[in-house]
Amino acid sequence: MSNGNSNGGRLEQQFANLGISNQGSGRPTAGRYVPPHLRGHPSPLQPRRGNGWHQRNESAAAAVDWNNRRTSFPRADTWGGSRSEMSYSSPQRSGGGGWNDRASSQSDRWNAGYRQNFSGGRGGYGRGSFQEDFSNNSRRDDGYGSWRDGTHIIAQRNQRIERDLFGAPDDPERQHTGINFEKYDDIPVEASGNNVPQCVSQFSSPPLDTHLLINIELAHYTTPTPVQKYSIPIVSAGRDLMACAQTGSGKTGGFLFPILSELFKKGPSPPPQEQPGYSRGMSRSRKAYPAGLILAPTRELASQIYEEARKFAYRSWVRPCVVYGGADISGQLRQIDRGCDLLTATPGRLVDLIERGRVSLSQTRYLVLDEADRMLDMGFEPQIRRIVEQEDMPDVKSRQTLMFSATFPRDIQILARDFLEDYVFLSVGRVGSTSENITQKIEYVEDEDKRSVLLDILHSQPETERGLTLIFVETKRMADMLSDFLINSNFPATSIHGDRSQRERERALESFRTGRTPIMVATAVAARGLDIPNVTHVINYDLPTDIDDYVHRIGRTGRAGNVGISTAFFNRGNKGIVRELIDLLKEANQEIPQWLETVARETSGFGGGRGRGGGGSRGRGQNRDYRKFGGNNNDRGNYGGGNE
DNA sequence: AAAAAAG
Repeated sequence: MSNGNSNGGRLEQQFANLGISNQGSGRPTAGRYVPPHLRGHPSPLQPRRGNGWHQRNESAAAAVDWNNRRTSFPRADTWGGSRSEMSYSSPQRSGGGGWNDRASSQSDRWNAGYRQNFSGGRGGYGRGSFQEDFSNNSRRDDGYGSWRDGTHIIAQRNQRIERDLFGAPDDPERQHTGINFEKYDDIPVEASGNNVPQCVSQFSSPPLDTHLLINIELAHYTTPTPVQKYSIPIVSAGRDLMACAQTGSGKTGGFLFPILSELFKKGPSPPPQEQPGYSRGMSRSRKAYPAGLILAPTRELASQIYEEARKFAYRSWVRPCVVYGGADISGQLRQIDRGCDLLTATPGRLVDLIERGRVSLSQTRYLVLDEADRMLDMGFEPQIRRIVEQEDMPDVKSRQTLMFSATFPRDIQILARDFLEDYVFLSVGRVGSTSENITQKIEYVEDEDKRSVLLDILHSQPETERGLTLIFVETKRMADMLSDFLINSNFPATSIHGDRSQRERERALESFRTGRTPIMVATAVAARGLDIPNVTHVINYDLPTDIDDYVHRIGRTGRAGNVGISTAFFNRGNKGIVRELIDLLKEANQEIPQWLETVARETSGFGGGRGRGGGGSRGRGQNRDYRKFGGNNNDRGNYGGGNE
């Protein structure tokens, strides 16, 4: 998520994952589903054989998860497993080149660069405590250090792990540093609250821990993004934070950097002496006491945050961990047993683990809600309340709570007060709207014309530009139908939605990311937070009913200062958001079609009371600190500290 | 009305 410099690392990780699966760790993997974060860890990189898709299909037949059982729409009857990936890829391959070029040459470059790097400079930072740490211990070198007698013991560097986490230094795919980066300085930032800490302008040792700086450098992050410039001192000062930042602006780093830095400096808190869970005998099942907890609304986003956390926790005592549903729980339990200091989770699976007595939140000093407005809306709020208020998590005064999102409706801000204490509100980017990096087009298309218009658009896209196109629809059923349609029209498409198995979801996402299927049809599951480099076009085949969803969706493109295009199909069925859509387009300096204004005039007056927040305070008041702008709310005293 | 998230 952060600057976009991270792209290379993730790509590399994916290539590692694509290798033959049963090598390296010695674990038998026969057809068993292994979630991405447990895959390919110690295994040395193997050059990819072929294009990889047939290996995948060998194991594709298995694993119908509960999502599939629940569905009233049995995909299995119409087409099985990953046929979508198969059906186009044969013709493409026979044509030579196709979608796989990039991937294979990429992995070669990576190998070359890697060797070069380590034969040359062996720049031993850190204290290299490999012996003390691991030699008396059967634990293998997993890249983590320890905390002993009040001292942070940094683990020795490890080439294999660095390659896995950060990729090769001269890999062009990761040299995003500086692309449109200076533009960040022009982005207005508004901070409000009591005694807002002064922002920082670079990554430097006070306030950040020196070891974190080393990892930041390894990841080739050079300058903090605006949200990071503020979140770092705010979190370091022990304050709570509600951060509203444009998508792709480095929010993940915004919370990972200061939290990891503080954890590096302060060390773990001693686990409670007496453990009730201990009564189960001498079994290996320990209870985990994460010092930090990050909650996210989708599994893929949780996985993505975890991958970032791994980079910045490298060689430190902090062991990141991730748990989410739809994946084998025993693997996650094993991972927790190996250490769980910074836990990223989706709510359901976390509750499950708490009920099993395997996770306790009693030592959790940092709580992050990513995509916080989503996490506090009707679907998630009860689960969040349960985790935060009804388990053993320290109360709001004894922990720090950080919330991040690109959108923060006023009523959600009010709800969020329950979880925050004297927080700083941060608003980054064009207030209340999307960035100008994205060119937004609205086209009037009746439902029955959508398919042919979509084909026109796809045909007109220059094939030489290997950009990715992400198409949003409203229903899972439509996602299936549309991706089938595209495949039958000879477009390399895949789809992602909640009724596909987790393995299918991950395969689809990877296939999209690597460009093998540069078209992906998605439901809301892919709308938020996912950082997919090189998405050049987002198409809202169906517009959402909530304007915030639209903001998040188009935010999948134009990330990290790059530009992107968004096209939306609008018809009378979407008039519910026409007013807010026009406001949004205005704020982002976009062209507004005449007919759209006409629809707005026709619509005004009737049915306008729809949506949260009721009468009109939404839209304009959106994404600003409601304590300052929310109207007759003076109960919090005077907030002035607006810095620019 | 739909999507997401536990099994």
